[in-house]
Amino acid sequence: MFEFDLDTGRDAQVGPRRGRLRTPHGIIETPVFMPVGTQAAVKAMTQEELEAIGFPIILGNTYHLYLRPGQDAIERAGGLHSFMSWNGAVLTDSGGFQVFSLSGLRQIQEEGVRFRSYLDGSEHFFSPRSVIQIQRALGADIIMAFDECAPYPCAEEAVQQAMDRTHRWARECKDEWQRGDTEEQALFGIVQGGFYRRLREESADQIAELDLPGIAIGGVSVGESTGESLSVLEWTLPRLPRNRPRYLMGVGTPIDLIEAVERGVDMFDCVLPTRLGRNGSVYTSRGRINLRSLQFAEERGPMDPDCGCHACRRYSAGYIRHLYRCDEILAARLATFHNLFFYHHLMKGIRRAIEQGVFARFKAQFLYQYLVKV
RNA sequence: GGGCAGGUCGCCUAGUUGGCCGAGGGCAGCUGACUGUAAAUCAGCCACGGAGAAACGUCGGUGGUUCGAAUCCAUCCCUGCCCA
Repeated sequence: MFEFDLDTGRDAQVGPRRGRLRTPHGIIETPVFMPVGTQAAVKAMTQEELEAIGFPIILGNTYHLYLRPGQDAIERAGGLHSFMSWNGAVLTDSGGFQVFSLSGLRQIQEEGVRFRSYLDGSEHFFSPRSVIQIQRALGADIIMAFDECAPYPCAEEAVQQAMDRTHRWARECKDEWQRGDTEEQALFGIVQGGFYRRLREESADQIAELDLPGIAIGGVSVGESTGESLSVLEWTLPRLPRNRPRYLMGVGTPIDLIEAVERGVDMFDCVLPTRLGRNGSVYTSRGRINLRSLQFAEERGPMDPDCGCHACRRYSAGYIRHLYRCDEILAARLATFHNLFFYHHLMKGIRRAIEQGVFARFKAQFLYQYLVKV
């Protein structure tokens, strides 16, 4: 049920790859961007809107859905797809990122992580096995191993500890995963190792050795520079099996995506398009703009003159700026829709460019317009 | 005409046993940040003059009391309510 095919005739070990991922809920053309729907909702979007844009897969989050409504409730509702009425594929993150983002509310132990709920203060323990069990109940097509995402910056010794623990946890996750239906759900391992070459290489080797259906690169987008995250890719990707999808977690900006695809990444997720949309920023072919800015008050044209999304076809930037100033929900909705459309459109362009063997030219053209704002 | 309550930096408001107040808070406004979502959030700026830091003047006006006034006194102006 779960397969990954790469277009043949190209050296796909390094360099941009064009492929497709078969899941129980549809085929995903790669490279792909997956919107983040932490609490079984991509913030400000309806499932119809996500379908209209064309996303084949979205994310959910184990930690958040465990806290509310709980995996049992979702299981009783027939699983995440049925619960949220999403016919496409779903990938659930394991809660490993919450080890990083909720660092003030948790305690790491060898056996797992003790979290204090930000909702009501109650205590909860997550182990590699329990995280897989929760994800089994949620029923996502792709589930993630429980990992420890180290902060940035972080001393090598501490990163190594987190990485070693991530490897041990990955083996436990695999073991627990194999007790379920491995055809219905694909488990991805996660490479860690911070920004140390030696650790990243070791982690890539260790995770690759588990021979899981997919491999993610975690521990990036934690505050480091773009150069540092690209280094991680260059150390890691050449050591990963060619025939497994590579998922760069939490990345990124449009430029990040292009740079990562160029180095051989197949899958991405990031909150930027949705969060920025809610906070007043939108992506355009000529760079990112802050819609709340006075300069758009009288703008009669669309947010992005080169965009064909519903929001840009119908509403002016000046109108949407007005909606932001009035705190109208519609502002967040239109901007989020636009940003997601922008990302989806970007990925389509990337895929076509790879198919036609013109990725380098595509990149140059995109960057020129995006950065120079011609 | 009489009585009462008030006039604070765009708006609302704190401050009235005088010094810690050129003055706090909220809103509005401007700018920026956001990368496996505790985020429709957060941060900075925000009276005027001045290029601007400092200094300086300005809390309805004017004049007093005082070492010192948004705070006390006098007077004028204005606003709201009540009585004629």
